Amino acid sequence: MGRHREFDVEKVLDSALCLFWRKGYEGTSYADLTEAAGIERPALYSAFGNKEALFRKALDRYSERYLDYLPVALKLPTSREVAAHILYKAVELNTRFPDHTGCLGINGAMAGSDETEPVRQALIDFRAAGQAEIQERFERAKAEGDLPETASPETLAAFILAMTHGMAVQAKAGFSREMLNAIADQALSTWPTKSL
Amino acid sequence: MGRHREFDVEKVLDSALCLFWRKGYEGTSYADLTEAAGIERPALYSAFGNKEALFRKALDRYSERYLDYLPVALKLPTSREVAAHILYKAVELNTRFPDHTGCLGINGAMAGSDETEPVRQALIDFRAAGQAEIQERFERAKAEGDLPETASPETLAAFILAMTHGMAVQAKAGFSREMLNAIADQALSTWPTKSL
DNA sequence: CTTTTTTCGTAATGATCGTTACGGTAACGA
DNA sequence: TCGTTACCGTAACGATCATTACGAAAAAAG
Repeated sequence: MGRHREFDVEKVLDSALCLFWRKGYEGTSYADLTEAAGIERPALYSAFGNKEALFRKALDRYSERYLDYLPVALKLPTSREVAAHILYKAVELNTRFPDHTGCLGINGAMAGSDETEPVRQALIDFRAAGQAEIQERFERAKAEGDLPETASPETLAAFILAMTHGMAVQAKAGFSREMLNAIADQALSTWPTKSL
Repeated sequence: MGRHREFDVEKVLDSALCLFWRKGYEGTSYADLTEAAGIERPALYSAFGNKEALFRKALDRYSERYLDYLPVALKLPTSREVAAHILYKAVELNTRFPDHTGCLGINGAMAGSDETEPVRQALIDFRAAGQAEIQERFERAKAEGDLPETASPETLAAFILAMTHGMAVQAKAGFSREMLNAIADQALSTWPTKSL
């Protein structure tokens, strides 16, 4: 019962996501958020809670809507295909939107005041979870003989994500998709193969 | 003539550098700066100008004091040694100080409010200048026959810096020096060589 | 229609942001 | 010693920060 919401919650969350993506957590103000969403401050609070809760919901949405290539990658048959899919899809995502390039997981909060520490830690955990999934996939690849015995799944997973992070930094700096793809090519050229 | 300064300008600049390194430009307040430096606000303004000018001076100092391994690397005889020196020294720097890990060029301002845009752009230019130096060195290597004709100096330079940026992100997330060195190993594992 | 419940916008909260008058103080030149 | 010059800390500036009372408005329930 009671009055209905007059705005689309998902649309508002999308507008917040775009802002956090472009300006980061600390750099995005409620003035920005309300202007982009077209609603007033209290409506944001009642719908999402405070700023940190809103950011976490935006991060969830980011994961679902834009990082859906990760579960797809993990199902590919070889570790090399997994790595390639992640790298090239990351490049595509980092350069898809000219007004918010790079990656929310990086832009969101690399460094900030002490009050933003929980958000920074949330992004660290978020990235670590992704890395763990990739590492497990590479452990399976090793067990299946797809990766040599000398390969370290942990190192390879960290290497792949280091590449995506580095390219996210460069995408935010304005690097072209072509250049980033060439960088991804170079990264993949180091991929270990099972010696016959 | 007139009264002398009662504080050491370089020490104060160092304390500011450490703060910017850890909290970034936007995340560092004058309350932080004055507390760390042990001087009052107007003293900071009279000695360095406003916050942006102070950050730029801190960035200069960072370059001189901590990025001195770059000119050293560029003088090494082979492109592979250049790349290896940059990667391993970057890892060392990113993990040298437990209370401000990572890289000022990354932590300083990945994303932020519109007012911080000049600082963000300054860091982009700063990183681009370093990449250009490395690219020139690799072009020389190609001319000398140290790199194959198929190699792209631009791509290789961008790749090396993407690696350092990605590892800086991971260092800020708490990665160990050993893990980062293993990642650097992987990056170097297929450095292009002149086919004989 | 009346009551209840929820959302709405207005407008304010205290805190903190970067920046700066201003008066007191110390060291130089004359 | 006196006047000039520059630095010092105190204390404030207006602006913006995230957050929230509060009352009007609207829709469901009775």
